[in-house]
Order: sequence, then structure tokens, then C-alpha cells
Amino acid sequence: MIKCVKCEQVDSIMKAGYVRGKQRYLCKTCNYYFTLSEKDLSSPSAIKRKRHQTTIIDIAKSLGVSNSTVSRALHGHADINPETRQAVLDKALQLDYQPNQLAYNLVKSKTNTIGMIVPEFHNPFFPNVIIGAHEVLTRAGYNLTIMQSNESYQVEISNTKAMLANRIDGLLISLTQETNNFDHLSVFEKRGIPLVLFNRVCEQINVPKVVVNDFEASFLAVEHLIMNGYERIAHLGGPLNLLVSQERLRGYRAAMEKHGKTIEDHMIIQGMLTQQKARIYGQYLLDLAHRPDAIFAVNDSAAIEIMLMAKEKGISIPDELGVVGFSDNPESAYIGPGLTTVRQPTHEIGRTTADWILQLVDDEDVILPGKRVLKTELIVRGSSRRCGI
Amino acid sequence: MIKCVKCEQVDSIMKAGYVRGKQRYLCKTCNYYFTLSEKDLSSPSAIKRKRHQTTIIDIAKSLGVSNSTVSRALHGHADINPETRQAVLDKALQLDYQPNQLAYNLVKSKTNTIGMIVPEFHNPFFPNVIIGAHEVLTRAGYNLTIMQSNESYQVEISNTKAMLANRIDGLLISLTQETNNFDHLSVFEKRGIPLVLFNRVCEQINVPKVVVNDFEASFLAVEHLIMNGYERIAHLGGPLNLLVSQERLRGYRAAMEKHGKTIEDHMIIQGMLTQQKARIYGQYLLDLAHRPDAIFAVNDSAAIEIMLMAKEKGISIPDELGVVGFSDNPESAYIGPGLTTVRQPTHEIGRTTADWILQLVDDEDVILPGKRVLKTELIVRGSSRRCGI
DNA sequence: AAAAGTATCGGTAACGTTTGCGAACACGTT
DNA sequence: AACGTGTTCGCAAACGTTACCGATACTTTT
Repeated sequence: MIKCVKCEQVDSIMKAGYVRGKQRYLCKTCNYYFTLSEKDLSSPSAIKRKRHQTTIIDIAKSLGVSNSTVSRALHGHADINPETRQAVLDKALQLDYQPNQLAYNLVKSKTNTIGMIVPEFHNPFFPNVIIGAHEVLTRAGYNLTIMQSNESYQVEISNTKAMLANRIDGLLISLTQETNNFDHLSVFEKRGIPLVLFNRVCEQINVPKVVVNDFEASFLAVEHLIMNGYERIAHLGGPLNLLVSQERLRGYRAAMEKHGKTIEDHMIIQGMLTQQKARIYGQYLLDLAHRPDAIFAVNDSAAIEIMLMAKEKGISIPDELGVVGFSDNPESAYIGPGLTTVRQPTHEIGRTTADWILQLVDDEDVILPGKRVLKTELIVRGSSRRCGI
Repeated sequence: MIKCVKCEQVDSIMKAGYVRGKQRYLCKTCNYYFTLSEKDLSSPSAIKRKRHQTTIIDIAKSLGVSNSTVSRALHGHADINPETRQAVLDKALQLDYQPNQLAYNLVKSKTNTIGMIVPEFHNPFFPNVIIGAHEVLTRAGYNLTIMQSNESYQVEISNTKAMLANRIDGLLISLTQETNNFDHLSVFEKRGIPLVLFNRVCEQINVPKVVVNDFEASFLAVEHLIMNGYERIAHLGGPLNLLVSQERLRGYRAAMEKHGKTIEDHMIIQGMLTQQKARIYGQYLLDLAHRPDAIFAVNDSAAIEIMLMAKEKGISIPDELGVVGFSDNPESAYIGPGLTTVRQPTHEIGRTTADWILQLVDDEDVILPGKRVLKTELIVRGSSRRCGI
């Protein structure tokens, strides 16, 4: 390689034109221009041999036809003599031709790729949604590129930028809990790139959305607790800027009000339910002078955390404390007693979302945005079934 | 009527056959054949308006500089007047310029994307590996494209083809249980595209591999059972064409032999452990005339299935039956009694694999292939701890 | 005064495909 | 012959970027 004559650096050297017929270099680190004398060069061995991929042009040349003919033959277009087509196909096989999707993408302005941005990977929820979406997209011949925003608005923005730069054909996105501004999504509208929101949706932007019946699910869950004789039901909810959290809170309130239960504000806690937070909130609730006799948590990990704490404190479940979670994580079925929870149709969410984006991508006609509401299912287990009632 | 596109004559036009279903005309004066394009006929209104994305050229034009200058300015290259650079940056913002990664990819033959192919999504294992890999790759400025082979050799092949066509910079892959031929992987070597195998690796191909100490883990797991007084230990293993399965079987055998336990062949079952299969095998084992007093299963789902069946049959765990699983799924901690299992460092597997591919991608120098063996941890819970011993 | 260095910019060939339009024939029919 | 019709193929222009190879006009050093 070429070393800077001053700082001996190798990496930061760039060519900087010619001066009187001699190559001139610039070292970016010490900002020094220099040219090399004859003796400095002259090491012809270490030329980086770039691997050549066989292209359409190679096939064309070796067959003595034009590359347009090759292209059409490979794609089964009309206007090609069957013999020629066969010859091209044979030669392609022989030369181990692999089409360059990049060039294709560039000329067609299409990538056959759908992007997906999810806020986190720790709960099984999003991986399961991915399974469903992946299934549909793969069957339709689309690739799926997944990015993770890590619950950060900034990361979400940079993710959407990357998706845009990569010219994905459509985007599936579930927002972070921080996302309150939606300009980075409007860009997709402006560009005519289809967009489907799922799970973590918002009202401020007019695109297709796929959600579950959060309000109804919460309502039924809380009503179920009430039917089992619980009176003082606490709610451990998600961040209130998420629509899902609002809906679930609404459901909680509605059920409580319908059955004439008093809602005590200090028994409603909203926030990001990390494991640590769940423990803190649980501690608070269970140590309350007049503690709740049931807790409706907005995800299963939090609910399970509560159950574990209750056990530590010697509070019996479900007799002294009823617990209901949300999502039906695998562990919820196996903990003792089993955790009553709201099962979400994760695979179906993925499939529905993917189906929708495919319609938008394929059809040029604008399909009216709307909202698909999928049904959840209340899975009743031991944690909320009072034997004495 | 119809004008010749060359000489603008009207009278001397005559029809001259059809080309691809379109009327062909001949101008007799200038002896020129031509057809009419869509835009010549038909109203100019109904033209499908293709959205124009602002490009580097737009910026260059509106600033009166060359596009190479714009390119350099945008990339913070040297050799640009600060004022010019600022002007370019401003204009880019004003015109809402978004770089076209596709064109970049084409000219650089690089996509800044790492591909990952996993056999399944149903166990939390691979999603967790993805989390780790995703973290490392994102930090390094790479995208991650995920495909799923669905345990099918054919799908795996088509996946690798798609990855190749999309010119990913590197591939992370965990093989399907069907994969016995590795030609589709050799292609990557030939192309000089880095490849790292993880978890489901093979010996037939000489590339970096990331695995866990399967042999040792199995050995310790079985030894743990023996130490707890179990004598007749059955093994529920994976498909034997997977190296992991072989290794785990080896570990099982070694531990049994070391402690002088007789290995009964009919107590070793190898195969794909779907839930259904696990039930069938479990049924068989538990109904055996002289049934095993412990079972070492190669994944947690199967182990848990066994535990459930034992409960149904009234076989007490761990007194009458010890159970050990593999992977430490979330539910394993919560089932009663807790399932003793081998925890795999899933995130670390992902991180290690990603780190390795990044090295291979960035450095031109060939790094010798090798094998990284990560440590597992035996998590002892109630399912294998005999109180009476 | 010649030579060398500095600072900024432009022209243009790639990268590998697709595709619209027309050329070049080869027929059959008046 | 002249004309109508069909078949098969080639040319060349995109697609948007990058980077090599310069040019030009100063300033500084030898």
C-alpha cells in the first residue's frame, strides 16, 4: 500500500489528482499532499484482484447476441426464438450466472423487500408477529428486513431513514413508546410508499392499522375479575401515550364503572413495565395499607412478577389476590397457579399486516386506509378463579 | 391524421404490418418505418405520473456545480470548499434529498447488509440470537435481513439464492435438519462472501463456526441426574444428522459410561421434537414395562411435555421421574416443579457470530476459520433434585 | 524563475439491468 | 414485383452514485 511520507499512515491516503503528470496523494490525517517518486511505487504484485461475477453481458458476449436478448430470454419474455432462449439458459447455467438484484432494483426502483420496524424483541409478542408476516411475505416472493427501534424515537427515525434509503417497497411499523411526532412517517406517504401500522398505532396519521380489541379485552378481563368476587382491582398499565395503553385503561374503567366499583386513582399505575419497574410498582401495591384484592396487568411479565412477590409475601393466589395479565406468554400457562391472561392472535396480526401491505404494494389503486381489529381471547386459569365464590 | 415522425409528412404515410400487436407505418417520402408510442396517441393526461425523487443531479443542477462535487460534499470528503459544502447541504435539506442506497450498492458492490437464515422461529432460541446479532450489527452500521428456512433444505437453498442475488455482504446461517449437502454454501466461498455458521453447524465446510459446548453440557446434565440417584436415564435427542444432536448424545453416553450405567438402546430416541412427537415418545417411554427413572430431553418444550404427561399419569417429579431439558425457555422457570435445564448464552451467540462476520467483512485479509465454543450453564431446579437422596 | 505544493472543482466511465423502439429478415398474398 | 404480416434480435437510454483522472489558478519553496 501507500504510506504517507510524513505520518506513515496507510489508511487515510486518497488520490488527489495529478500534478504535471504525476499521481498526487493526500493524507487525510496529517492533511499533507505529496507525490511519490519513481522508487516509491513499483510493487506490482499486490494488486487487489476483484472477483468478477458473471453478468448478462458475459453471456451475451460468449453467445454473440445482445444483452437485451439475454435479458429477455432469462425472463421468459416473448419475441425470443426458443433455440436462442435455450442456448442462453444453458450458458447461464454453465457460467453460473446469478442475477444482480441490485441493478434490477435500481432500474425498476423496486426491491421486493418489505421493511418491518418493531420496538423490542424481548417479549415473544413481536417475534410471533414476525412469524406470521414472514410467512405471508415469503409466499408472495417478498423479502423481509427487520429493524428494531429499541423503544427509542431517535432510533426509530434513523430506522425509517435507512428503510427509505434502501427503497423498501412497503413498511410495517409498530411505534415506540416515545413516538409523539409522526413526520418521519408522513415522508412515506409523500413518497408513495405504502405503510401499515400494527399494535402500537396512532391516530394522527391516516394509514391502515391492525390492532386487537384492546378495550373489549380489558373490559372482559376486569369483568371476569369482578365476577369472581374481586372488589378492589388495581391496574398496572403501559405508558399512556400509547394508544393500546389508553384503550386498555378505558376498558378497565368501563368495567369497573359498569359494576359500580369505585376506581381509586392511586391503584392505577401507568408506565413502561420493565421487570424492575414491575417489581417496584408491585411492592407499592402489595404494601398498601388497604391493598387491592386483584391486579390487572397489561403484560404477562409484570403479572408474573406480581405473582412471585405475592408468594414471597405469603399472599395466596387467587384467594387473597387475583391476577390477570395480557398476551399469554408461554410461561403463563406453566406457572402455578396458571396466569389468567388475554391471548393475542400474534401470528394473525402478522399475517393480516403483511396481507395488507401486499395489496397496497401490488395495486396501484389507492385503497382507503382503515383499521382491522382482531379478536383476543381471555384465557382463564387459576390465578383469578376463586374457589370460594 | 398521422404524421411521419421524421419528415412530418402526412400524405405519404401507409400502413406497414404489425409489430407486437401495434400498427406499423411507413413513410414513403423518407422510407422510414415506425410505430406510434403510447404517448403519441392518447391524451397526455392519463400518463402514470411517476414520482420524482430528488437526486444528486437535481442538487447539482440547481447549484450549478457538478454532481461529483455534490457527492463529495455530502460525504464529507476532502477537496471541497466549506462554503460549497454548506450550500450543498442546505440545498439537500431544502429539496428533501434522500440518498438512493440502491445506486450506491450497485456502484460499490456492497449493501451494508448482513443476511441471517434460521431454521425456525418457534422456540425463543433463534429470536434471542437475533437480538444479540442485531445489536452488534446495528451498532456497526449494518442492516440485518432475516430469512427463515422452516427446517426445509429446499427453502434454505432458495434463501441463499435470494441472499446472493441481493448481494449481502455476509451471511449468518444455522442449518436445517435436512441439510446434508453444502454446495449452496460453497458458492459463498467462491464469491468471497463471508459466511459464519452458528448453532446448527457442519464439519464439511471450512468456515467460522459458533457453537456451545454441547458435549460437555450434556455430560454435566446427565451426570447431575446420576448424582441425584437416577439410574435408568432415557435420552430424547434431536435428529442425528445435526451435529448438536450427535454431540449431546455423545455427552449422554460419556456420562453414563463414566458412572457405569448401562445404556439401553431403546431408551434413546432421536428425531425432530415437535410437540406431537414429544408426546408420542413420552407416551412410549413412560409406558415402558421397566420405565426410565429420568429423562434428558434435548429441548425444553419436549421436557415440559414429558412433565405434563407424568403428572397426568400420576408419576411424581422428581421422586419417581427426573427431568432435564435444554435451552432454559422462560416457561421452564415457572412450571412446577421448575425444570432443570441447560441455559444457552443466546444473546452472546448472536453477538459473537455478528462480531465475527464483521471482522470478515471489513478486513480483506483472510482470517482463518475456526470454532468459537461458548459456555452453557446448568440451571438446577426442582425437576431433578431428589429430596430423598 | 522554475519547481513544487495547495485548494477546488468538473467530466465521465463505470456498476448490471431493463425496455422502448426500430432494424432486418422471412414469408405469404395480391 | 409490391405489399402485408410476423418473427427475432440489437441499440441505446435510462436508473443514481462513486471515483478516477484530470484542469485551473494560486502560493510557496528551491
